[in-house]
Amino acid sequence: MAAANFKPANEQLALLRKGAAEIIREEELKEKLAQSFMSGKPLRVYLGVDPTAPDIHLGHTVVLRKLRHFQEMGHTAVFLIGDFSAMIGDPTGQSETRPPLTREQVEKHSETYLKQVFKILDKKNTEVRFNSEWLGKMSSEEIVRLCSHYRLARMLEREDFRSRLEKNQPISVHELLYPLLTAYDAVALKSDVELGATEQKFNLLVHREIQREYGLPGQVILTMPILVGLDGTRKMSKSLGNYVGITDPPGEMFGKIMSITDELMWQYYELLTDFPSPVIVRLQEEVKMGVLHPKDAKMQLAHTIVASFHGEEAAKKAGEEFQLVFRDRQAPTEIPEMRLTWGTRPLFSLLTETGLASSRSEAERLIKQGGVEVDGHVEKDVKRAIVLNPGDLLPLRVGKKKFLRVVGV
RNA sequence: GGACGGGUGGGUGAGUGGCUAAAACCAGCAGACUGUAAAUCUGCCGCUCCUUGCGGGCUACGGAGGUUCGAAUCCUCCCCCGUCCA
Repeated sequence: MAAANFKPANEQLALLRKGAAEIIREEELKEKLAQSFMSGKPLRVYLGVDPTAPDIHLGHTVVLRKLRHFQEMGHTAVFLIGDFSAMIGDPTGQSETRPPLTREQVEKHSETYLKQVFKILDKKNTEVRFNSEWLGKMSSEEIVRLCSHYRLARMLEREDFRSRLEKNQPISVHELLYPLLTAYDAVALKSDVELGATEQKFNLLVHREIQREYGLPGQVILTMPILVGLDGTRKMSKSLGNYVGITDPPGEMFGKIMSITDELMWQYYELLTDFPSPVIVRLQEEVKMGVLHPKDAKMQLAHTIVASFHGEEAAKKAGEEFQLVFRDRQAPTEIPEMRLTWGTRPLFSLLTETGLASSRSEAERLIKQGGVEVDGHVEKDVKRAIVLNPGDLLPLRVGKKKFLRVVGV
């Protein structure tokens, strides 16, 4: 169980506030912290996640890290997997109805989620729950009663519903149920605090209200900003391909972080590292004054993040490797290898066979545009015959970052 | 149940019989410049075949049929979405 040696409420609050977008309401949180400090009873803090995607990326970790902060202070972290609600689909931020997930998908995703969240949370002190535990057992009668606690007009206030209505896009009735059912989670868990991304604000507020309807003290809501993805504009998400997966290998993770814009780097510092805010501000000023090169600041960021998932050693190696490949324009020390039957083939089919190009047309395009290097030399002849003898090692490079060594067998 | 509007490439969205593999924009990819940053510039951006050419073939505009020398564009039926009325 959690340690009883809490820090004073004010100190806790200051740490918790870092990076937070909004706390509703801050006085209530302070009050709850103070009470728990007096009684030695930890707060129940929960984060509900729908296992809609098979992997966790940095975007998810923003809120997870906040949950860990609570955990580090001795509070009870509840990680709730929305295995039931995922099958309804959260309408938040959706411009159309989501295709519902199947039971199998949900179970598979839940499994990988659990494997991955403990890279951030402390497993021993985390209470893992599934909302099918109570939602799956609700009778129609209970559902009707739950629904009677909320008004349609209030439901339609939310931005995603309103804009869909305006644009004449469909809204299915079951989508209205989402915030209500997940509100029941908060009731079942008797939570003191719920965490979520800012886009979850509406849902979280419904949860708080419903808790009160069920005679519980309303939970405090702490929202975290949404992490902008690698493209610098849209939120980080797997489907947009602008994400850094937390299981990405160190080198890839490092490279992806280095590719973000300079402005975005400060947000990443704030939301993805434990650097205290004043330190981040100082770094920012140093860059502005020209004392610190933005690239070095970014290298440090990349290092810190990679180290938190893969360890100091791996992060250091990833950094060196990065310098080698992109500053010194050398081939990386470790190139993936692929075995290929020996023989003579035109260059374009070498690219499609190895998967470096997805189609012949693409292969031709890449070659003609000078994006293909064979054995260190740019090759622009599409049909250049490539001879591969058994035992040959042939280094290939496509674009700036794809390397492959073909081995003749 | 009725009346009306709509369904186009990864996205937005033009196109109402041939000049349309389908405008434009976004996203994406390659190259130049760099700090694999941003911005900018250049080119590409369905698949495939070869003699790599402003070349040939195939597939594509919700689905299935049809009219036509020729259809994303016209007709019929069906499916899906929305609006209004009940």
